[in-house]
Formats: sequence, structure tokens, C-alpha cells
Amino acid sequence: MAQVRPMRADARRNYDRLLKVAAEAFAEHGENASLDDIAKRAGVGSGTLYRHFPTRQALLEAAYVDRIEALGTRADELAKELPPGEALAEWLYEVCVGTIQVRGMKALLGSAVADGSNLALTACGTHMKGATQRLVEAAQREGTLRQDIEPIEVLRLAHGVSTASELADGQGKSIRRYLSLLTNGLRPAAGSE
Amino acid sequence: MAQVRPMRADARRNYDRLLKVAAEAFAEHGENASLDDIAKRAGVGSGTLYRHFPTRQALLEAAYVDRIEALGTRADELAKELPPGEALAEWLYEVCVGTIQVRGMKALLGSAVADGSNLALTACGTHMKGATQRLVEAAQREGTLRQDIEPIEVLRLAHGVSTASELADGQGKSIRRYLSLLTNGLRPAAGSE
DNA sequence: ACCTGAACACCGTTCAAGT
DNA sequence: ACCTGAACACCGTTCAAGT
Repeated sequence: MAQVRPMRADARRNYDRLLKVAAEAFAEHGENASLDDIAKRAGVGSGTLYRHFPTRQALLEAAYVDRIEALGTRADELAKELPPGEALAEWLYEVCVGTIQVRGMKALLGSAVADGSNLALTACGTHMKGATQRLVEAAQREGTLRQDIEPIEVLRLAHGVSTASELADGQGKSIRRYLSLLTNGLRPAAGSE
Repeated sequence: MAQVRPMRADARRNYDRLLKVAAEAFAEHGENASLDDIAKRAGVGSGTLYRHFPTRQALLEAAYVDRIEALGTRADELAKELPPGEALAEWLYEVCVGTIQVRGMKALLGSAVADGSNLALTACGTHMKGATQRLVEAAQREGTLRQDIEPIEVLRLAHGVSTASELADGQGKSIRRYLSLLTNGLRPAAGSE
């Protein structure tokens, strides 16, 4: 976390513009938005883009890391306002809505919870897993969520719900419905309390 | 369904080789396999590929239409062997396994159940929807599946389960588990029988 | 009637030259 | 130290020329 050498003013300017433009482009065109186009719209050479963000994934993550952090904060707010089971459900709803409204975020969150993702590799992954863990464990203590489920699995299943909702209509009209089916399935079996 | 003019022998040969190679390529590299590569491996010019299959989607569908038909047949077999609810669950399992083992099929089935897909547009869509409808309605009559769910929604949710399983591990080890959570969620509410 | 492959457009990525 | 943009490789798609 050491504050490495501050950027030169022009570098800083380019970096910020790239992030802003990238967030727009990914939101509009999805994770495969043209990098060349992003560089052009930010008014920099393509090499500059690669200097700052060596991979598409790096740019994608940097573009949305603040949104991800906001989701983490939101989790804690909900945990204070609602009983654990409802807090989890509502948080997952907001996560799903985000992934559908901002097209690039679905890919980002997907790769964050994918099998190979080293925790260390993604700041986003760390935030998401932390937030989920707090909500999931509270719901399990409360007894409204099966004990035999891992936090990360909940995120993966929510990602599946987003995918299904995406198929149902371009927007997220089915998220609420599909998520409640999932929540149903995740409740402890009737006789096991 | 009129048997339009038979193909010239060389055209037929090219058509068949393209399908064979395409099925392999899509299975291995997913829906974005290089079309140029497919043409080369089939030993034809790229123009020939476009003549037979004007869009990537058309080739993808043609490459797997027999597999999709097989799934339709399989649905009827299972309906004879098992009680409706179990038949549906087992069939969805086999569908999910297919979409994960053969990489291109996930995209194909996804687009078949996507919002905009005109029934007419895809033979695959028609097969899948028909098979699902038979299984779903039987399970609803039996009382093991909520009444308020459409057959196509079951397919979309199964697609979501595939997506979640893909995130969990490269193969389909979690399909069984995630699918049973879904089945749980789809059971009629306790008091509503 | 069908096939071929050159030609074009587009995109990602690298790197020599510039400041 | 950082930026630029030309250069290269790759892929999708079209179409004039060939059989």
C-alpha cells in the first residue's frame, strides 16, 4: 500500500481520462469494447493505454473498482437495516441490477468469482468476497440460509441469476423473481432446523 | 419442408466437411472459434463457408442441430422411465452437462432461449422448447413444480446454472449441486398444495 | 452453380522515434 | 519518464475471376 512515486502530471491526466472513457465504453459495449477506440476517445496513443493497463482485464477492473467498493459499503448498510436473510437477498439484488445495467461489470464480477482467480490478483474479488462472507455468515447464524454453502458459491449463483435475467429481457425485470427462486432453494430443508 | 434441389456433389462434400470441422472447432474453442480457420481446416475458401452459412450463428446451429434433436428424444425417454419431477431434473442435468462439455453449445442454447429469438428462426429453439414444455407440464400436473413458471424460464434458469457451474470449475462438477438448489426453489411453497 | 483467394476493413499489440 | 503513431499480425467479410 506504499504510495509509490506520484505520476507526472500528463501521465496522471491520461490515466484519469482513460478510466473515465473506459467506464463509459465498457458500460455501453460490454467487456469487448474496442481498446483502440477507448484510446482515441481519451485522446491518447494506443501505446499509452497499454503502458497504464497491460491487459484488458486490468483496465476493466480499474474502471469499476470504485463501484465494487460501493457495493461493499452497501452490504454493511443493509446489514444494519435489515434482518440477515433479507439483507443478503437485497444486496444480491443490487449486485445483479448493477451487472445488468453496466454491461462490463458482469464480466468483471464473473472473472472475480471464477475458479482460477487468485484472491490477490483482484482487488474487486477481495471486496466482493468479504462483503458476501459477512452477509452469508450472518444469515447462516440466523438460520435462514443452508449451512453447507460457501459465500463464493452464493456469488456464482447470483451471477447465474443475472445471466438468466439477461436472457429473459434486455433489462433486469426478472431479477427479483429469479432471485427469489434462488433464495427459496437456499433455505434450510424443512426438517433440519 | 420441400426437398429443395439436391446439392451438387462438390457442394455437398464441402458442406459436410464444414459442419464436421465446425463442430470440432466450436467444441474446442467456443463460439468465437475463427471462421477462417474452420474454412482452412475444411479445405475450402472462406467464401464457400459464407455461401453455405451466412452468419456465425447459422453455422453454430447447423453444427449442433443433431445434438439438440438428441436432447429432445432423450426428454421423451426420461419421461417414460421416471416420475415427471425427476425426469425434468435429470434432463436438465444432461442439458447442462452438454453445454459445458461442448463449449459452443452453451452459446447456441443461450441464443435459442434469449428474448428476441423468433421461434421460427431456430430449429434448435423449437426442439428445446417442445421438450421442455412436455416435461414441465407433466411435473406441474404432478404437483412437484410451481404452477407459475413458464417452460422457457426453466431453460433460462438452467442456463444460469451452467454459467454458475462454469465459474466453479472448468468442468461440470457443481452442476448436480446447483441444479438441486434450483429444483428446491422451484418446488411449490409448502402450504400451497 | 459453385468455388477460390485476393482485397479491404478492423482490431490488438509492440516498439522505434520523439519530447 | 512518458507519449505517439506507424507497423505488424490476425480475423471477418466481400466479390471479381475462374471452373
